[in-house]
Amino acid sequence: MSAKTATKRTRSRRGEGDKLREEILEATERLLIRTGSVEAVSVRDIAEEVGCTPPSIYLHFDDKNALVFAVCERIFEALEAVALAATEGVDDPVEAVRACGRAYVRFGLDHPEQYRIMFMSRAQDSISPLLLERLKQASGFGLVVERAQRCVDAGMFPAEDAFFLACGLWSAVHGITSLLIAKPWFPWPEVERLIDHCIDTHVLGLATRGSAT
Amino acid sequence: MSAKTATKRTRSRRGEGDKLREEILEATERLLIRTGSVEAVSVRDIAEEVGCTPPSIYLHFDDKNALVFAVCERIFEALEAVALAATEGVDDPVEAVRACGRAYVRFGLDHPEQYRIMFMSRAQDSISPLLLERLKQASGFGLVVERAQRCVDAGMFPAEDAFFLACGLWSAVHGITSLLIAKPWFPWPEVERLIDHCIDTHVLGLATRGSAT
DNA sequence: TGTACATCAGTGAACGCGCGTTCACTGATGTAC
DNA sequence: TGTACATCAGTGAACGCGCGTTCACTGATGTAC
Repeated sequence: MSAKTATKRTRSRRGEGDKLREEILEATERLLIRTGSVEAVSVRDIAEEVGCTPPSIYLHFDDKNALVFAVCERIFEALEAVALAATEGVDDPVEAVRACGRAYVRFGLDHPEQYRIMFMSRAQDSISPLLLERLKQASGFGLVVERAQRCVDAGMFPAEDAFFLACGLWSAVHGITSLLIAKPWFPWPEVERLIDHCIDTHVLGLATRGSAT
Repeated sequence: MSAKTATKRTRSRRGEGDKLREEILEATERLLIRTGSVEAVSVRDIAEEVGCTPPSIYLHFDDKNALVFAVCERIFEALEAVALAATEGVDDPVEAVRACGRAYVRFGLDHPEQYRIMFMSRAQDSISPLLLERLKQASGFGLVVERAQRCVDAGMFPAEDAFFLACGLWSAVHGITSLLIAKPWFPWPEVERLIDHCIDTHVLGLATRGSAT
């Protein structure tokens, strides 16, 4: 990373010091998208993108790790919102699971570098241990468990533990998302069809073993 | 990376200069496993692990990228061998696909850091463009396509393009492999059962749409 | 209304460090005569 | 059988660079009197 943006920002008025914090977060997210890895984005790059100097960043964040963590928190919230919105108004529980899966893959492909940082990198290196806690609570994952439970209750999925089934669903959508992100040069067949195929095949495999069939 | 191995190796006899090349490859693979990322392994680390000096590495490899590429080539060959061995003597074509899938996941979990480098990192950064060519040819992937074709021919998978089906199968096994590698701290349910669940659910989804059913 | 001053929002220059890589070299060893 | 020498298999020291971070500072701005 190194570009000649070089536009100096004007200093915040007194009492508005948090403005810079927000600008740093936005700039960092932009650079993470542009480069695709935490290692490739330096504190100097971020400062240049914002239009301030490197030490200014330390006025708002303890260190680089804390900054990256803060950015990841926002991404996580965005994914949760998208997954929730996708199932809104979908009554059929199996259809809701499929819609949720498609929204997940779409989010990943729309934000490939955030997805990479969140789900494809070894978290203990790039993201602070706090994020591990955040993911363990897995409020977003809780949504998937709930949707799976509804299918089990309706007899449309096998009568297994909903958390177990949710892990399998996560694996299915993560598989295609991460492969498409990691290997964009691979001669993939038509991508939209492949995504649907992966989701539908897994869901069909579950539905075939549903207690009501 | 920095350890105190510090055992100096004895210089090769005349005409045996290639010995060091082999030792460098082995040491690099060991360090990649130990650290889990190309960035975390420096040329100095490799030299120390081997017991030689950094410049010696440049006698055998053009640069660090060429060295990492050479290591990856070996890993790729090992995976192909494992996948081939797993299906040996398995007559039922669907069973062969499942066995191949289990072998793939097992290989990934047994060699998590090689798997990460090969299938989870953005190849254009860490591995030379030559590897991209290697993967495009995808001699290992050809095996999967062939196995899928056999299932289609037997009417046990839907009558779709075998390459398309193979991509879906790859996605299914990659999903669970990469999640288990990237998120070891997640409260996974019993791992072996989950792996089988992911493979079996996808295969069942395909078999349900087989032309012979 | 005027001014001294504390505070806020930053800056400029430098720190030590590890990185990939290069360059001039050395010393053992096999070979030609 | 003895020795000069080319070659092979390396080494030691240094290069320039970018990194995260720190430290002493500055200058505008709101506030108290």
